[in-house]
Amino acid sequence: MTKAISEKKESSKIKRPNRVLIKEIAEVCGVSTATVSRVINNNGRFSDETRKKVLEAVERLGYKTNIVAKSLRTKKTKSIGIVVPDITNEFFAKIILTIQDFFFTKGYSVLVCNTNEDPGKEELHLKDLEAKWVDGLIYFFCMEDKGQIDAVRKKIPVVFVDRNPNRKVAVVVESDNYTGGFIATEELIKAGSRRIVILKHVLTNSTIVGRYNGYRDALKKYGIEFDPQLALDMYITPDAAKNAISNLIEKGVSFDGIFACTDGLAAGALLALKKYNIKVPEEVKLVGFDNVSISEYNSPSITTINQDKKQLGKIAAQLLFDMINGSPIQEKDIIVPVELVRRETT
Amino acid sequence: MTKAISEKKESSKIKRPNRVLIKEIAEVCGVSTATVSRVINNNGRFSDETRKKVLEAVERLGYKTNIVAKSLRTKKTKSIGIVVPDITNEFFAKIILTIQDFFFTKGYSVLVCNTNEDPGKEELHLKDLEAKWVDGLIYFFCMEDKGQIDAVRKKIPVVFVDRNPNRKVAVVVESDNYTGGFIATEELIKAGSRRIVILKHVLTNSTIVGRYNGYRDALKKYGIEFDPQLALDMYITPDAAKNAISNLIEKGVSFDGIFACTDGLAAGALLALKKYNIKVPEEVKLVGFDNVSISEYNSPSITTINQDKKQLGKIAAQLLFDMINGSPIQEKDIIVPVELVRRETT
DNA sequence: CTGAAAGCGCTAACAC
DNA sequence: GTGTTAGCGCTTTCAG
Repeated sequence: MTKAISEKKESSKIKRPNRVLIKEIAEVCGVSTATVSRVINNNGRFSDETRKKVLEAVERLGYKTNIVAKSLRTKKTKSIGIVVPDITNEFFAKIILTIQDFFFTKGYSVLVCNTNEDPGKEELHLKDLEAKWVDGLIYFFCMEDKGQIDAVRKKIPVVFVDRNPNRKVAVVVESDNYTGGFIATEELIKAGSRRIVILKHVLTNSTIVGRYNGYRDALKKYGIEFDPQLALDMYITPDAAKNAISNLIEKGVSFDGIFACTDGLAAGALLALKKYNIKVPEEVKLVGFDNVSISEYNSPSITTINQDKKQLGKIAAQLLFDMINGSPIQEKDIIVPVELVRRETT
Repeated sequence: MTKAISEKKESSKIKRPNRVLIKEIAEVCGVSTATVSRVINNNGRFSDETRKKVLEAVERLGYKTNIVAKSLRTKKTKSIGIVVPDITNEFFAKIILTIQDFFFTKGYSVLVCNTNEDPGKEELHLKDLEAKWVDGLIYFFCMEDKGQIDAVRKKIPVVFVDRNPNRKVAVVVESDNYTGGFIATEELIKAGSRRIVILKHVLTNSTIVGRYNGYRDALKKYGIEFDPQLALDMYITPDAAKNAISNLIEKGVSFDGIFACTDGLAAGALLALKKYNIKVPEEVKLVGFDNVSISEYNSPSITTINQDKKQLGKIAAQLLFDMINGSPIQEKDIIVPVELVRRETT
């Protein structure tokens, strides 16, 4: 009777199973737990015979090391955190994928934290990752720095990706946004544009500032005066871009080129242009930024600035890995080159 | 001298800081560690006075619970795993985002594992997540089931999302793929198509099978004979779809409608149609699936079947959360409705 | 209401 | 080469 009841209980609720412990396999092999630990971690000395014996038992009993216990002891969790504004943005997703793959091959797992550009969430995620003892942090910086960054950096190795927190001492990997903005604008100018709109994020992070400065300098180089009317700030959704461009048209502001700081923005702009039957690239030329699929598979396909997502991710991952494994931390600012991808809008 | 050297060492390498421990705040407050633990977890009895005292010290000294130690004791890690084929696919990313947000509010973190549809990787990730003691698992099932699924399910609560592993006993949340395939095809038929191509994934998971069956049944309903020539299998990249459609055109196979099992595939098909100057929707009509941005911001914008990403994620998260917190596990198959989003390609 | 003490599962000195 | 032992930092009986 009693047995039946307890069985029922068991089956109605998942229980952490009684996993096999290091102690048990030690008993089976007639050695100490220390020895077992040594062969499992291939750390220290042991005879070939014991190695075989232990490994066999591990296999046979299906032993799996309890990483939580191990972490408590070693102070390493074999996991890293990624703090990112928007995981559904293909640009971020691609970088995360590369980082994930890299660390997977090294035996690490990845905690992904989406901030949605919300400083409050960002800070909470940071705290949480710290409490969870991640070994390192990939940080798509977003909020204003009020000192929390240093607080984290002192405890955990961190690599900033994409966005530069503009601190003297930090390891950062970013695209050459300035050059990107410059060549995007230059492409428009060379294609004949003179009145060039720039569509940019209201949030002024380092990437936007870089692209904007490139735009300004390219105008200057070709002796084109900057018109503040043509600098449009918005949240980076295609719809926002569509509205902004529609507005401009309605107001009768003339323009013959658009530099969108994001491919999504470019796609939105295209929609507005189409709505007003403005021919692209004949009447208005357009260049985006990022080179994500929306620019490639659109119609017309959108000329854009390629960011090397793989490279960004790979470098950041390698850097963080090295830091985790004791390579001395020193300020570093890796700039990854960008390139123009010419398509049908210029 | 010695001091200077040791200082140098410290600064050149990040060290896990001596965080403040429960023991220290116990000493400061003149109570035992047990009591501190009780007030921190608001668990058990303690006087109002001690509560204030402890909380104040926690705040002042900046105490943070060491989750690793806590996990070892409680056997809960407050983290869940997500196993997913491709994080850069907007459809998956949106679902993950919702799940992440949900669990964030509950104090959980999320381990994201990308399998790239590779069964080997998938299995390794599964093992890793088990070793890391995740409290639960969201599983976009991909590999062939050879029994590993049950192995995991016995140890960890798991919710299957999007793809149905077709097991009797499982908790799964999926879109109504059959109806989606049906209404997509019906939309094409009602718009005048008779020779309807279907573009689908070579991998025959439950979502593809459902959509395909819907397609077949819609044809049947309207008395249209199925032509195997028009059923095209491929990997789900836009380029593959472009090639497949181009091929069909080159071979002179006639068709006047395309049901693409994915918006990405639809975008690729559009490219091929454009290349051969085939007018959409006049000569060929097109319907996609998923309703991700590539269909919305394309030109022409693509008619598609909306999958309710938010709902899928929300239901899955809630279900898993309930399971983690002891609600009895019982087979369940939640079908989330889909709907037609009519745009410019039909 | 509070304290003492055991112990989660593992690793790493330190002995031998 | 191997065993003994002392924790990692926390929660949770069990006493009082």
